[in-house]
Amino acid sequence: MAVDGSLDGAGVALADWSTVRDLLHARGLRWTPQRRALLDVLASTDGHVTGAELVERCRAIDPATIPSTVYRTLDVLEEIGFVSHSHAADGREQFHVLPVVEHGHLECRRCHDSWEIPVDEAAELVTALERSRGFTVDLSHLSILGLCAACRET
Amino acid sequence: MAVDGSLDGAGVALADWSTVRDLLHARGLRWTPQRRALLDVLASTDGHVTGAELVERCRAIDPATIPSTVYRTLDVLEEIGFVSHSHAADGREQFHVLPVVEHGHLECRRCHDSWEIPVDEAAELVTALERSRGFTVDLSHLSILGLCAACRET
DNA sequence: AGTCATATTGCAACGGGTTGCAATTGAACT
DNA sequence: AGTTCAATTGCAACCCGTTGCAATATGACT
Repeated sequence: MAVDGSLDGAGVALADWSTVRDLLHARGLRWTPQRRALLDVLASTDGHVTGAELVERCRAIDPATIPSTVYRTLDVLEEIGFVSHSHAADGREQFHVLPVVEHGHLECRRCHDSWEIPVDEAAELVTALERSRGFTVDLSHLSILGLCAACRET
Repeated sequence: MAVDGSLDGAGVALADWSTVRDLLHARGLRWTPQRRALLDVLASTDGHVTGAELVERCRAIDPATIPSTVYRTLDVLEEIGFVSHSHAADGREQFHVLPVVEHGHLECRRCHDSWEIPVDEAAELVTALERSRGFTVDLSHLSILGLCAACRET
């Protein structure tokens, strides 16, 4: 659900932002220098980034970067399926770039380390909620807090 | 008020805040008017409340209420197990009063309605993560975003 | 009742993120 | 190349929550 057909093979697409540009145009949205800066930053990102980090990295490209512009662009990019976000245990936003294998997040309350939950590991929960309630889980937004094995032992 | 009549399960301990007071004292912590005000508010709360709502309700009792005091008290109450918190889809904190049956949360991305996930419905996921990674899930902090049956149809 | 250590409060500044609105600008059309 | 209109930006104010620190007040002990 996160990644629709038009984004197939998008490892390429991301590096080459003209794909994003076309997607935006197709929706009557615009291609601006600010958006390009953010996409450059995203293209050189892997794993998870907080919103604040993205703002800072954009500022490295253009010191005049305005936070609200970055966050609004992130919203747009999420709508067209280019990034997804979840919330870390402290409530801060975490973004990451698609396409990537869809996954949820696991975070330790004590050591703050985090891990990814692959689709198959969450499958039971997802299908159970689907079946019992007709609820479709957004796995990439899922963030589970708890205690990791290492911290539990100490 | 905090201490009136009908005590059913969850009500008992909370309605009588002397229990909380004792728990605090047992840890060398103190009983203050500000904490009492918050406990009065919590005692008359059921279901979920945001931090901001709690601040506002405390202000109704004492207009001089300071947000940081409320949030710090909430931290303490969470440590002693009297409240738990999770994050709504927008990242805002949601508190709720214990004891209550432990549960996770389900929230619809579209209509923002939300539901509780009882322990047994999450059991498979919890035990799977426990077994495969030794990770202990904090169910009450869990908040799952997705699309509810009603919204999916439209 | 008075003393004292320290938990707690008030305050002010900050951090992350959002919103409303006027000014700017992308891009479609001519 | 110029016109036009809506999408986007910049800005400033705001919201929720956190943090550091000096001042205050709890409650244990005398």
